[in-house]
Amino acid sequence: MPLPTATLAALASPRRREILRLVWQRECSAGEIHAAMPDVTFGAISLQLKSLTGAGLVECRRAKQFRYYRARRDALAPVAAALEHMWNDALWNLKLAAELEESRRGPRPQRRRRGKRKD
Amino acid sequence: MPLPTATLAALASPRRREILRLVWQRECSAGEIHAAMPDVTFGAISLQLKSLTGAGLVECRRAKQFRYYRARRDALAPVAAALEHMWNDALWNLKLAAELEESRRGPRPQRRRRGKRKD
DNA sequence: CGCGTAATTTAGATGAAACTAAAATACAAA
DNA sequence: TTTGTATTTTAGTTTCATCTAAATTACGCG
Repeated sequence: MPLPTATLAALASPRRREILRLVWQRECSAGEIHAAMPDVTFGAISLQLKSLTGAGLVECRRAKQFRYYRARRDALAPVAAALEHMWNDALWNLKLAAELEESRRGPRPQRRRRGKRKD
Repeated sequence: MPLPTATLAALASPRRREILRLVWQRECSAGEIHAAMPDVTFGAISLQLKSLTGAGLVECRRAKQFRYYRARRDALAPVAAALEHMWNDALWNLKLAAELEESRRGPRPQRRRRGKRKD
């Protein structure tokens, strides 16, 4: 499972993480979210909510004239899984490297390209 | 353990992830990395390597006239752990609040205020 | 030293992201 | 229907990231 670009890009913004924090435990209307961030306009919040929704990190429920947003926590699972897979792979490689160093006498298989690359 | 903005931003770029993948298992010189990505110039690769190094995701070793880069795989552990903890950690709010406050006081606090909003 | 290779850095162009103000849309109630 | 509230969307601006091309630094070797 590759790292999902859209999710990472959405998470890379502190502003969007702040919104995600607000709707993490319980749903909030767009107005409530904006009320918690008075330093930007309502329109800016709406655009960020659109971005977060597009990335699949939040979902929206309509009731009356309100729109209630809440985090889709399960959307973080692929990212966490991919990162952990890389991390586990790192541990595996470190152990393998130690084992190889202990008994290094055979030719190394992956070290082909050494000489000229372009002409 | 806040979500590190720099690391997420570095990971959010497919180009940088491709570089990271190349230097994940074994170190590569900057020239080798560029040879694997012929669609951009050497300078662009060097800038991305600088970005990755600044985010702590790769490290550099100098030998002769070469610079060998390799992934700092342990740098992914904090991100994976932070994402993992977001599921059930009720204290995430406090952590993110501290992170945002620091970010607002940091070297790049916020945009220049141009227009005035309604009062 | 001077030359060639490896890589970084600079300056400038381009496009995307994020914001604002204002207009547009959606819906409830009078 | 009209009015008011809630929210989105549009148009324009600013900021930021990324790229190219060229200049520059660093280093090894004759």
